[in-house]
Amino acid sequence: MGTKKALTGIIKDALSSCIQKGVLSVNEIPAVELDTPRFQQHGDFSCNIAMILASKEKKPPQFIAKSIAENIEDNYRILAKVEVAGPGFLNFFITDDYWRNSLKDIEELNGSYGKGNIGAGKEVQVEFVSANPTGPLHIGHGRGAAVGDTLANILKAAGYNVVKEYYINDVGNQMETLGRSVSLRYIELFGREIDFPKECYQGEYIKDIARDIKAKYKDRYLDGSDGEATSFFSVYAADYILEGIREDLRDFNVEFDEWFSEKTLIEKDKISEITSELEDKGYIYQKDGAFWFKTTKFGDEKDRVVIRANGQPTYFASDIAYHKDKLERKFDMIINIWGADHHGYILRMESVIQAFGKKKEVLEVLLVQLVNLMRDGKSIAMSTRSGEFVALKEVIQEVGKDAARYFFLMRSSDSPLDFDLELAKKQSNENPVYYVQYAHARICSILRLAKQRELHIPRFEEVKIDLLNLPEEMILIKQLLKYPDLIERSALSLEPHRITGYLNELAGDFHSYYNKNRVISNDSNLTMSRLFLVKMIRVVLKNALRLIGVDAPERM
RNA sequence: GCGCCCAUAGCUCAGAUGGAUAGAGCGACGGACUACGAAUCCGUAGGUCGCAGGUUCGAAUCCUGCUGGGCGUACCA
Repeated sequence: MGTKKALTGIIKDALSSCIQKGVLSVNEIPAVELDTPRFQQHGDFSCNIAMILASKEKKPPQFIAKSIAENIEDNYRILAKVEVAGPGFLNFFITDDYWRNSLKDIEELNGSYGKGNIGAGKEVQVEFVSANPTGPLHIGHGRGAAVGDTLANILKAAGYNVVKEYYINDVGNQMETLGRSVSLRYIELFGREIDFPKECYQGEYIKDIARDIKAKYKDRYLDGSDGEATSFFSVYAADYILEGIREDLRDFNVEFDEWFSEKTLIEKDKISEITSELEDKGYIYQKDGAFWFKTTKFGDEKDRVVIRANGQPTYFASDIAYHKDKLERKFDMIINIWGADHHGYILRMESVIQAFGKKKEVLEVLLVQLVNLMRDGKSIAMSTRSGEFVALKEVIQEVGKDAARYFFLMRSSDSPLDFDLELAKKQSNENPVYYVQYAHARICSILRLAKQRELHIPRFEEVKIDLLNLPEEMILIKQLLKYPDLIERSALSLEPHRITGYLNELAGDFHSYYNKNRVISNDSNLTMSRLFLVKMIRVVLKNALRLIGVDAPERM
């Protein structure tokens, strides 16, 4: 059992005895929240329950805190002392023995240390990246990929069943534009003059695709009828680009469980099925020759078009069908990770969810603010069409997969991110990811040396654990034991960036310890204890790094 | 105009659902390798948490207004 959980139970019991004895008069025990204080002198955990009860009880908080403290029964012997402090905090000090003995849990669980069950097997879908197959992934997609993939990993570790999904927009105007772009470049390859319109995709990759087609099919598509050719070109190009996207994602350590094609929705005629269903329910009506969805019913400022007057469905129509499909797959929670420029669609999608009779809370949209890509301090506009973008692939090659992933996860996703390529390249040796990886490599190095000297790497039972009694060692041990709680909190708040913050702290605690103390010394008992501690640090570093998809190298 | 997000050290950002004395990294300055990896460590300097009110035992955190920035506000995708 976790320390926090055990302590919460103890406090609840104390509250009940207070109520029984008539010291407190509330009939219900309020939720007990435990905080980790910033300062050591405030103990390992602090509880503000007395101050919350004070107004209800009309008694001074210090009095209530004192009463609770007096009624505490420490059956598990985990408490060194309890103090009433400040305006009425209850400060709890856990015994060093209890902390040290908890290291055994880390050893036993090893690779699965940190996993919890707060998710209770709930089905969750995380949809992310979902870039249109009209061009390679750029750096902005990279941020979404890192955030989505890590969030999925965290949710899995917290006991959810997670499906990672990529939605492919493989129909619509942009597909035609793509086909036309490639077809023009193809024609150009045969030496003919072309007029390449502005709205076509300008990137170099379009020419690559055209060359690929020429190599394979020679001039077969040179003089076909326009419609036929365009359709061939767009399908070919989309497949080609999508294959590249899959590769880039694999290189970025991101694997999807499902690739969901918009085209399949069209082929199964899902859109007319869904619109007529919603029309029956009264959420869709006809006006000016178009079909409108009554999003105003859910707080939108105006209704939105689903089917245009020309009979063409809008992008919104596909999204309705897609989300209906998600609902039919019975997920308890649907998480969409979107670029912040899509925030206007949140309300719209929530309307859809509610129109299908579900609570809007089923859908969670996590907005990832845009990446402001810079080169030498100057912003680079990111548009697939202008062709002036930096591919994710290029970034991975320049700064490495690990640095890129870590960088994207270092700050909360709701603040915009400046990513200066020159800076990232220049500072790659000072990148924070190396700080963490170095801690791991250092531990591996210590363990290698120990083996070289034919020292036994001990198990918990073989160690005199109370030799770990330095303040730095206690800090490290407590930090390690916080890890499961961290995963739980990151999962509940959908905040993957907390993992990098934790890793940085843990690595810092270790580096500091390392510089001050020797692990391998002449004192063989002490050496054993410290080797064990260091091995446990490695377990946690490795687990947390795996969570964010960054390698834990044994040498650097 | 309306909506969403943001404003914390010179720069880039944390800040655990309202807690006690504000935290890192980079940059600046000064130190530490005859012992496990110096990609490290130790120390110093740096703050009216955008401004003004409000809520309460207690606010960087919640509410209102203002200022300044990003994004959105299509029968585009």
